[in-house]
Amino acid sequence: MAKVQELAITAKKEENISEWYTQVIQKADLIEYTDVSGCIIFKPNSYQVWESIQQYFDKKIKKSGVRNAYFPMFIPEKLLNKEEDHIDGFSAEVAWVTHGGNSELKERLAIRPTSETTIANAYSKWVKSYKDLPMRLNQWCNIVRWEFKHPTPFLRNREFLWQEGHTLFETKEEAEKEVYEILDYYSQVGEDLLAIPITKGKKSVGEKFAGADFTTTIESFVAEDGKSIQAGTSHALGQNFAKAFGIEFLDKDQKKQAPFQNSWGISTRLIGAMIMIHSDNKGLVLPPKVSYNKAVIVPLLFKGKEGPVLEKAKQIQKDLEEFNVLIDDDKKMSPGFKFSKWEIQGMPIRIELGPRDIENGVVTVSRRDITEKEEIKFENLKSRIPEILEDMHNNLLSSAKAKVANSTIEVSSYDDFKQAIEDKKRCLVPWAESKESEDEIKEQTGAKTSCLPFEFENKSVENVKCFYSGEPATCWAYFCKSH
RNA sequence: GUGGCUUUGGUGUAGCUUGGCCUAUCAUCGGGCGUUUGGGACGCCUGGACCCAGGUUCAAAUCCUGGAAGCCACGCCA
Repeated sequence: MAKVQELAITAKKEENISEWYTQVIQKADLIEYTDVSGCIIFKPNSYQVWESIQQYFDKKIKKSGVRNAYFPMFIPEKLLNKEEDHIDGFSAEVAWVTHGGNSELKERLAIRPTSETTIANAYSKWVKSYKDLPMRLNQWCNIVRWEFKHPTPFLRNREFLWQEGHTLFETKEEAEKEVYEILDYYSQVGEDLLAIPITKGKKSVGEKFAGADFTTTIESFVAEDGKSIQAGTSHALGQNFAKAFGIEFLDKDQKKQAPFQNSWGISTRLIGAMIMIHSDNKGLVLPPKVSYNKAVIVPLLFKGKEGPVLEKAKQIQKDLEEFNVLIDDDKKMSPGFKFSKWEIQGMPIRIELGPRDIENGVVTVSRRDITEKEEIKFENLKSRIPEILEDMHNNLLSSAKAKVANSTIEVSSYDDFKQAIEDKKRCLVPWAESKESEDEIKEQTGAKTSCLPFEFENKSVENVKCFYSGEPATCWAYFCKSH
């Protein structure tokens, strides 16, 4: 019994989600803590998820015309200081390199907290004419932000991995079109790849990226703790940065103009959202599309009957080659142990194969998202596996959506609102948008806007009063706590 | 950055209040041998730890000071 306690997830998601999360990421072998706070080792089990996200998103943006490049991770101090709002926003969390070997550097170098400055500096040299536009580059890289004291793996790292797209357009319309195009891709990464429900919307005035005209966001809500995760943002920067960095082009009428700029990013935080949303008290649940190995075969090796079972297992592995099936034929562990081990690690499908199955010409298949086992004839396995994977994806997404829907309520009074936030709900409210009221609400309840959802952009606010101030509402907003 | 709690083999822990009997408990884990195997098997052999730096003391895992890291509540962000 003691053994069960130590290997299994002992915390309950619905009782102590932080402790549960800590156990899942360690027992599913996703990360290793290191000697540097906030910097984790992304072990293969979690890095494979990032690779899936990269492959999926990279294909989308390349098809759209974006190209990848790589810019240095060091930013000279004077370059970082060039845009005032920008340095104000990031100075508290920049890590600095001050020495090369034993000698002090004349100008210290920032380790990029984001690359707007480096890339805008390059763009100012590269863009001369309208013919150079649009300019659309992306980079996959690491980022360092040293501000916070209490990191949470994936959700709040000091060093994390992301992609940052930085683009320039001739006109405001073209630029804004791209903002929404990228946001759609982000939403697809969430729902089509990771099976997590995404709410698309605009950030409130108080929450938008400093220096941006507006910020769009994908938000994923964790029903168990009532907190929203900002999973990716796509910013319309307007001409603000271009002007600060002297990016200019000559238009068709021989006039000098500043281009319209966007920036957009998703990060390894998505992995944290995926874990929070799908995993359960047995451990990790990997959405099938981000699991490199779709299935594991656990052969039941009874003494004297190992040969035919192992042989059949290998044959099945070969037949199902495209699913990168593993065989767990470790003789030192009992089958029950292996079942639990693969459940903790989130393996989508487990195929049990023993002498009895071979006699019957079947395998016993379990999927990670439901408890029922299914017997499948050998000859049907190859066609059945993709159906199960697809069904699993759909089931994960729809049950997560149901949880979000159950946790979302519309309220119109501040009293109801306070109660709902206490009950870990996400509140749809009519709101008279202002930074001041949002700050006050945050102060009093701990909740702030997740976003102004696009879904309710056209919902009428005529004759509707703000839930907080009682003034005429200007928009519909989601308020909740956030990660 | 603020407040609270915590840190002992790879992992989970006992010991700490009342310093000595701790070259540190139990389990798991790694290596070996054997017997097992349809939901966390078992026997024997073997390997492995007191977060770091100072201090108090005849004597420190244990007491004191500082630091680091982890967890929780808040703040900021992808």
